[in-house]
Amino acid sequence: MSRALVWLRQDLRLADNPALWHALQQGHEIIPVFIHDPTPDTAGRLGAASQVWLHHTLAAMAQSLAAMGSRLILRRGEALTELVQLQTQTGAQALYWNRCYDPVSVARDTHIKQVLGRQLTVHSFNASLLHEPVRLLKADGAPYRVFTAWWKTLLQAGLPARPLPAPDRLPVPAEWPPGCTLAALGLLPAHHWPVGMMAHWKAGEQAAWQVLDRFLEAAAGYAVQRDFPGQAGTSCLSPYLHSGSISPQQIVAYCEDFRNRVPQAETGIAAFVRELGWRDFAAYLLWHFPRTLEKPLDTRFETFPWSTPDEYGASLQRWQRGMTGFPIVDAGMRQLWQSGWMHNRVRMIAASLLCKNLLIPWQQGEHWFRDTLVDADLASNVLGWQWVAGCGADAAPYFRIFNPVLQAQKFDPDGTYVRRWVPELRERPVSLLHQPLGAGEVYGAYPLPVADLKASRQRALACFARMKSVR
DNA sequence: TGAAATGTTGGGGCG
DNA sequence: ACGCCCCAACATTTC
Repeated sequence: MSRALVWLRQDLRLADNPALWHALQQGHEIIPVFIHDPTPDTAGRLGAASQVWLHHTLAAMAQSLAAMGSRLILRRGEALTELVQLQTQTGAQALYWNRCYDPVSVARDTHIKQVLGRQLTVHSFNASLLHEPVRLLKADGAPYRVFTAWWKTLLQAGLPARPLPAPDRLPVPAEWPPGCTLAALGLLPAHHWPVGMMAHWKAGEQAAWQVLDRFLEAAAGYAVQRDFPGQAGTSCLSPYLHSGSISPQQIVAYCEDFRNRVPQAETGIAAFVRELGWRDFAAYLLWHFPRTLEKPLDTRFETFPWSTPDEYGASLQRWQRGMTGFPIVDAGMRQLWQSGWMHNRVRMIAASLLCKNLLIPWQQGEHWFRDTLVDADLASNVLGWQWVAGCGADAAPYFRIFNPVLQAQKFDPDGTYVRRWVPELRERPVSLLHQPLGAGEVYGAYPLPVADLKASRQRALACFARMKSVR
């Protein structure tokens, strides 16, 4: 009987896994493999929180495979080297994987396909996007830069076919190749914050479906509720999507079934599916414009007068630690540090403060989020930050500057969210809760504001206006 | 997926 | 009764 390596990456699920499914259809014995490349400093490097998430997702995946009498072979090293070894050790004739779309993975996979293609047949599939980036182009052949136009075209092309079911059996090889333990992958850091972070989460394919079910119960109110960080109005599916514990195809199909049963959820579901669209759009843009990983899509921004590390050093640290003196921002930054996640509305407010009021380069915020977000998706993160900074696709206009006090009053009117994450301010009256402290006001060690909103806003507007007038 | 500045309108207090 | 002013409430423009 022939043998196939199924190289799992960001598709850690049994159901709707085309690589696994097609390997099975060919009648191969299946050897599921995960390879962790610990090489530091690659451009698409996983953040610390995402590594912890990956650790727990792998544990769940290994358990699911074990329950079917199979195994998950774990290896630590450079992907090509490990795959070559595995091929020798197993005599596999075929290699299956689901595609990744970030520039670093694309380069790696292209190379691997070239080299390994001489020894075995390589099959790859789309398992993480509603549509592959290469297909959707404007009439003139250029990639879209505006979400709505792109989304319209995607919807016309049609949403993907029904997802694949989970296999009901997995033929195993007579002998397994060697692998290492999960702990030996080294995904958990030495210090213990992940314990606190993971108290907020349960990883894995099964958990993903529980989260989706919970979300759908309240989906009818999604379009409105999602803007209020004090309420559990968002799906919280992003980390599961990132590890591939669930696929967007599965979510869309499941939502469609739900909408047919519960017609009043129509609006909420449509808004939610559109958000899934943004995730796809982010991958699309990064695929077509790989340089935007570190550089602004709008090239005018290459000369933008961001402040220098010498100037912003202390402010950046205060922002990271949730000590800016703007309660809604600090609540968000602390939620991020403690739980590995931040409500999307608050992400925008916190990001706006960094890029606009503090004039700190968006890359600094992007790096911090990438390192601390349990759902850190390279493409989505870069798109979001460039959107806020005003230099990305379909970007917020440069003059759109969030006022963290007004935003908080509007979206956290009763102060639930701020009080949850900024305990120093719990006793402060709601009427003042979202205001920065005035001189002489003392609430524990809560700091005075890191910037003057009015003056910093004026400064940002002047910088952006000047940039716009050049060229 | 803003906010602030500026403009307009209309009701009510008051001489 | 009338005009004037004030200003909230809303609309429009500008950054």
